[in-house]
Amino acid sequence: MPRSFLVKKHFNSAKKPNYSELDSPTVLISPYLYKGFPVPVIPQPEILSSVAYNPITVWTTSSLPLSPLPNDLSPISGYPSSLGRVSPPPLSDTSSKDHSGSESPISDEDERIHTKLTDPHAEAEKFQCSLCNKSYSTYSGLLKHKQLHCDAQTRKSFSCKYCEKEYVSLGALKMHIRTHTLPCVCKICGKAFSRPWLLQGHIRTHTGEKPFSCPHCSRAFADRSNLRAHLQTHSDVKKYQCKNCSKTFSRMSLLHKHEESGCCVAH
DNA sequence: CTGGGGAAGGGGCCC
DNA sequence: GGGGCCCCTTCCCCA
Repeated sequence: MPRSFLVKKHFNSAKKPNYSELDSPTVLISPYLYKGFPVPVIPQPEILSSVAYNPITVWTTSSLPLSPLPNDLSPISGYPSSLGRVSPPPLSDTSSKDHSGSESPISDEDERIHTKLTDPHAEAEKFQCSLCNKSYSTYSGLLKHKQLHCDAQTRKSFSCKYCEKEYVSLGALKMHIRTHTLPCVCKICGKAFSRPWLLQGHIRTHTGEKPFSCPHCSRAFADRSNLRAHLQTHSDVKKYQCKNCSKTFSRMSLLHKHEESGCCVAH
């Protein structure tokens, strides 16, 4: 994921963009949350189990999926779900939900069309798109067509007024706009964040709270992802592998560094 | 130079 | 629809 869009830090107010016209209210976290506690008790993740970082599959840059990595394609067997995330539903379920919100991508009209047509000539292709009249022999074929073409062309597009990004849902756009408005402000240092939980993570840098402990050494981390990266250092076979020299790395960035240093071009 | 830690970002999913 | 949480990724810094 490119970081070109990452929100700049605005410690210097002179450099801070003028978001005063924005309508999102600023959220100020009470200082009681900083020192008064109770700091929310974050249950120790199941990562503490010995299977948490058992490396099995190794990614190379050529085999890496585009981000984000789906849970079911996790390079480490049993790894993500062991970190407390519920396993995702089967792909057949997500395909119809992820791209069209909670509504079914097939309208009532489509449902009628889906019923078996009486015309014997239409027997072979009985699923017809209500938008372009293109016919498909299978329901999944029609579904795929609608998601990739017709629906994408006809559904509303929500554009960000601060940048050129577009979203298919208003909710996604609103979430994105927060990255411009930065409504969550740290009362200690004044740094602003797009979401409350980002601020909470930032507050840990002030409090020193590190709820994520490594089961194999004494280290603890404030961020779960950093613990996950750390766990790789305990593994003999790292998660990311150079496709040329087979050397493995604990982080993709290290693999990229390695490749950019000339290993891959030398062969 | 390399590897690792710290911090922070966005999008997606679930409730 | 919004909040909370998760995962992945990236950048910076340091040993």
